[in-house]
Amino acid sequence: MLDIQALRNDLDGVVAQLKKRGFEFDSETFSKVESERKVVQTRTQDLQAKRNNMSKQIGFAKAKGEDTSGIMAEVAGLGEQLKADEVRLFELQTELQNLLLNVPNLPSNSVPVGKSDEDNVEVRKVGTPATFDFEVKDHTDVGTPLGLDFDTGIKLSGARFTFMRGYIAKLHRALAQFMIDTQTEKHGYEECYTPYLVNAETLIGTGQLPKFEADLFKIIRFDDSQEVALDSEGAIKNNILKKESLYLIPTSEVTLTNTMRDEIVPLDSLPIKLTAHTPCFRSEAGSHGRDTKGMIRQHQFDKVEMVQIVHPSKSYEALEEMVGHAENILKALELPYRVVSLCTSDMGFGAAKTYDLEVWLPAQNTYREISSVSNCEAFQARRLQARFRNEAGKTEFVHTLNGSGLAVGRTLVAVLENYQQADGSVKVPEVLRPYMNNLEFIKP
RNA sequence: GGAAGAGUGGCAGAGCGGUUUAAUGCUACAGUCUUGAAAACUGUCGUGGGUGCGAGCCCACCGUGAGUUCGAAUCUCACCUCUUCCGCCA
Repeated sequence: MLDIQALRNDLDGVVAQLKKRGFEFDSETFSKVESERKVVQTRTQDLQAKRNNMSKQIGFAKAKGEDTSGIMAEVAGLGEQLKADEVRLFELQTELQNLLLNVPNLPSNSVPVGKSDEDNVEVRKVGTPATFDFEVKDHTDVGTPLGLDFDTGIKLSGARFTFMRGYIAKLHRALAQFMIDTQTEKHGYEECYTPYLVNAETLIGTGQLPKFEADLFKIIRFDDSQEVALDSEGAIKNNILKKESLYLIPTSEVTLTNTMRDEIVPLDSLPIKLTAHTPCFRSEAGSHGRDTKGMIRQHQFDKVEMVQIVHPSKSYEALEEMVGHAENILKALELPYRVVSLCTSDMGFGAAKTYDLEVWLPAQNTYREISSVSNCEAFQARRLQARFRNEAGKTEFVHTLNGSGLAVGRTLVAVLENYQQADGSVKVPEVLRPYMNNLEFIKP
């Protein structure tokens, strides 16, 4: 959420910043609602003060046994106007809130301005793609004989679900283990185990709701003391939905960052560094037709996530550090990659600045996203009311950062493609062998 | 899933329709005293918002949301969470 003070003080500047990322802010509606809010709020509070005062006088008078009918009549006259103002004020504040919840973060000044992913800027390229003296296969062709079982995934759940068997399943687990061990032991993150189902408030806190509900899987809960009833069109009747619905997390950024919700932490507890290995669930509405083959784009995938909660003056330092933490995984696995600074219109909703890590996929002859590391500055902290007590003892919003370290499924894809052998086997990367009974090759 | 009880400031805990500006204690911070520390004493000590150049003034918040009332921490209803017991289960 943007700082409403920034909108009040420098509306044009904010609008211009948002335009860079292709977002048209409705400043006309904002100004209209905001100016009415100001009038109504002031008037409401004046009336409340008057009422409080008179009610107190009634109390005094009654205690002394005096007649209160005169003043009671006077305060009764306030009632209707006050009620109307209170209702209107609530409406206006809700409207402003909804308006703000749907506005993305302001891009940092260091972010390249652009219109699409073609305007992203490559920062550095690390490692040299290997040359193969045989025809390279993509990960589906390499993986299928080794236990990557797309057919069973489709049978059980449908498109974009994968089943893994044998050494492929083990390699997948080894990757996740190696990643989380590295993040905890080498980079100082605290390992966490988190819920996979969360309530709406949690998702509002990190910015997935209210705008991106279509990208999420939602669990609807019924009050089982009532029969499930359908209306004439077969839809479930609203009145029997009593319990709060839950959502599957699209990333553990959600649960890790929300640990800070409604917290005020002491200065010396920063930075807070958390990591978790969880499945992630994405409905990916609108992605039909893209990456349909293989396991690049799945409804369910595993990810090791890094989250940092930092002092505002340290967040850009932390961003570079976290990119390094993600890079270290790729370096250890000896996978060629490049670092890209996303342009203004390619960044996610809550990000002020984002670096993507793209891994080399020889079959596609290109680099593909495998990690995304973002500084959200105070955007999430404002929604979360996540604060610390600063040097002067005042509360101040923290800055939040998150990044994948890494996406496990896509890393498996990269290993299968980059480590494939002419005979159809896959060489196990050195660092994973301790997790794989020192196995050197996965063979059909 | 069933039954009973409980949610008040950093913590403990009183208040159960109107002299409540939410008592009191503890912790914390500042000061006095002291060679220094402790003790004692004095003071400060929730969050968010509105308004004003500002000192300030004002509003809201006692788990959450509705309601009753001139007035709600206090009464009513719904929900959430926690505790204890029973049942079931990994």
